[in-house]
Amino acid sequence: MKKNTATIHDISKALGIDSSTVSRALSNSALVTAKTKDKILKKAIELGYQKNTLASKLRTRKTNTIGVIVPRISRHFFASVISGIEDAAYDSGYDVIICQSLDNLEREKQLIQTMHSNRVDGILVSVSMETNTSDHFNEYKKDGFPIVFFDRPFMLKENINVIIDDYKASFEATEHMIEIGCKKIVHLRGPKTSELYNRRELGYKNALKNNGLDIDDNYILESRLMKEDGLELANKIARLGNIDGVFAANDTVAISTMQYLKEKGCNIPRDMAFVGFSNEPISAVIEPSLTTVGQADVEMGKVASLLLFELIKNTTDKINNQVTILEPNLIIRNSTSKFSKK
Amino acid sequence: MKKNTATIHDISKALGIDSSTVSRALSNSALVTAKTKDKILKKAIELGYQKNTLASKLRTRKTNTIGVIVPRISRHFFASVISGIEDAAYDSGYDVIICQSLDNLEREKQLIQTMHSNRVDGILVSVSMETNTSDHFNEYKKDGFPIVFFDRPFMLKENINVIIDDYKASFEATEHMIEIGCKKIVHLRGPKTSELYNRRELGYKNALKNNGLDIDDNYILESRLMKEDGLELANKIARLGNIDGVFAANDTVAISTMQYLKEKGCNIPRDMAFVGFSNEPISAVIEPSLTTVGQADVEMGKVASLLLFELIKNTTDKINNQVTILEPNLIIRNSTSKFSKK
DNA sequence: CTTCTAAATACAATCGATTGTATTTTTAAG
DNA sequence: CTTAAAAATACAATCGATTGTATTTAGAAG
Repeated sequence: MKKNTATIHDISKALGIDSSTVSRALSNSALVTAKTKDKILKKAIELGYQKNTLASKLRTRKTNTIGVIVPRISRHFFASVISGIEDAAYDSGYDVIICQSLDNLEREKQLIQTMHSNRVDGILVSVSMETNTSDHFNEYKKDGFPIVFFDRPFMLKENINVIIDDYKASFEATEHMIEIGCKKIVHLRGPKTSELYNRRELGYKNALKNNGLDIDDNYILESRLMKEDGLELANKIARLGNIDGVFAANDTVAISTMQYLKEKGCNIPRDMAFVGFSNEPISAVIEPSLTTVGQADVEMGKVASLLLFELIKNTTDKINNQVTILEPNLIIRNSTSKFSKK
Repeated sequence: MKKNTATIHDISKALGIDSSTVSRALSNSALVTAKTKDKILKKAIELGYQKNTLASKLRTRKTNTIGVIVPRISRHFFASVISGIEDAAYDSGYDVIICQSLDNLEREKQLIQTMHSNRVDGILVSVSMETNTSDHFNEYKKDGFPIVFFDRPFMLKENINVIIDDYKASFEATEHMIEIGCKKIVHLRGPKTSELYNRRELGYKNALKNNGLDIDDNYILESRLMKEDGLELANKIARLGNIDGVFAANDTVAISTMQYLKEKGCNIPRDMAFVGFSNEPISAVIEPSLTTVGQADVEMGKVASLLLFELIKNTTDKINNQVTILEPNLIIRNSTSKFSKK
């Protein structure tokens, strides 16, 4: 049933005009008379001609397409970054291919290989949580394949990164909790393999130190920051006793943990203040609404894209090893309204 | 800086073996000796060979890629459908290209054209809210380009659709509200251009009729079902007076409207019961948690994919005009716990 | 050591668009 | 009306992999 779409050769034959002229006419080249252009365009429409982009890409060695790999497209932060990327790409005439690694290293490898094999002009990556080596990227990078990393800082010394200032964000979030009167603040961090969470922890620790509070490693709880981790974390927090604040490295685990603590009879924010990270939409709607860190998402997508486009255009790699740091902003909501209501 | 990736011809030259043999060796054809295969494979690795998929696709006229167009990838329902699609595609050896129309018709047109131009083997579409004509699909369908529609019923008589039983879902949701004692139920519906919302409205109306309640067209409020519509809808509902139940055609607007009504001092569910549609994750977490309709999301992705694969394999269009209807399930939460708590 | 068959490899065309160069046509100048 | 220059079009190679067919090589049989 599938008919073959018309090609420039069909138009060429139908009109007795060489296919090279047809090609030039369709790309509106100045080398073709307006009159012949007209004939060709009419026939193209008549035959339902649709350019075979594959052939074009093969010949020109340019796909005008960039690839994006994120852990999960459904996460609001990534969806927003993607909006920023799509906007920038649209303005520059690039197509965008979106894929999710589901935080799985094997899948990430597979995706890069597929994208490279499809000869995208470059890729934007927020690495998976399991990614702790850059071998699978270097393989392509050494041939000059343009890659820009965003969100999750990755091998800062060797790559181009666009990130937010996680340290500063954590510092300010923690300091905010201290200001409203928290004395014993637990930090829920992510896997040690991720530099990101190391930075967030450092911000937390330094804020404590700067404000004369003790750092207790028992107050730092590690998990994969998934919804499912909430119960265990809530139990651990309850067992610690006297905790009056929780600073989580993402909203998902903050909300989940908060729910379980509420079920245990803990009143938030009166007994315990809560701060998350990422500004998931759900954070604004839950009870109490969650104080969290906004991550300049759309902007991050735009900035990362522009860097990638530069990299694609450039034949040298002079813009390598560049880290662009965007400003986070603390969004204060009811989960830290503890004393301000007094 | 960008080096060209090695091709089969580079391997061919390096070994003095014809490129056709190299090609066959790399695809592990039985026509090549194990010994030569070995030499070729070694050299391929040495040169960092990566198949140029574009060339392969062009030659074979097969891309092993399907396209997916959804309104928004960040919507939980679509993200789940996509999971189902990716699983099915992985099992069948297809790659998946995901795009979002942002509920914009022009963008939708653009995306189909780009995908077709890239010669994907077929596409899965949940049409945008603005889409009320099928012209831009028919253009491709008449050439036998495989398209399967899902989620939003679209020209059922002419196309292949995978949908849930919206009528039944609405009917059951409304009946559930009547059972718990609601007498004056408002329905928040989406644009008239979408058949989907017509069906949901019909389910609502018939449930009222079947239970001896009056149908009042003033109780049916139309909007784009966005978060931003919540305020106006809440005002309208307040003005109507005596409303004791709201059945919304999606969760987003249900939640937003509910928030505004709460701010006006309305106690939910005591004064007014609420039911949404789609089972967005946020619905489980808000206060009160929202009763809603689960839409067999992952399953829908799988079923739609399998149909598309069939369509791609088939040379006839005997499976055309087929509607697959999946079962919805009502998820009862606190927003309708009105009288059950008595 | 031939001769025939089967297995392995080489040749060459192809997918559809692009582009440098050659050829033809048009236009303008003499 | 001729001729040179400029403009328009045609020719042909190319991008990289695939595949039908032709050719060569190897192995077996006589």
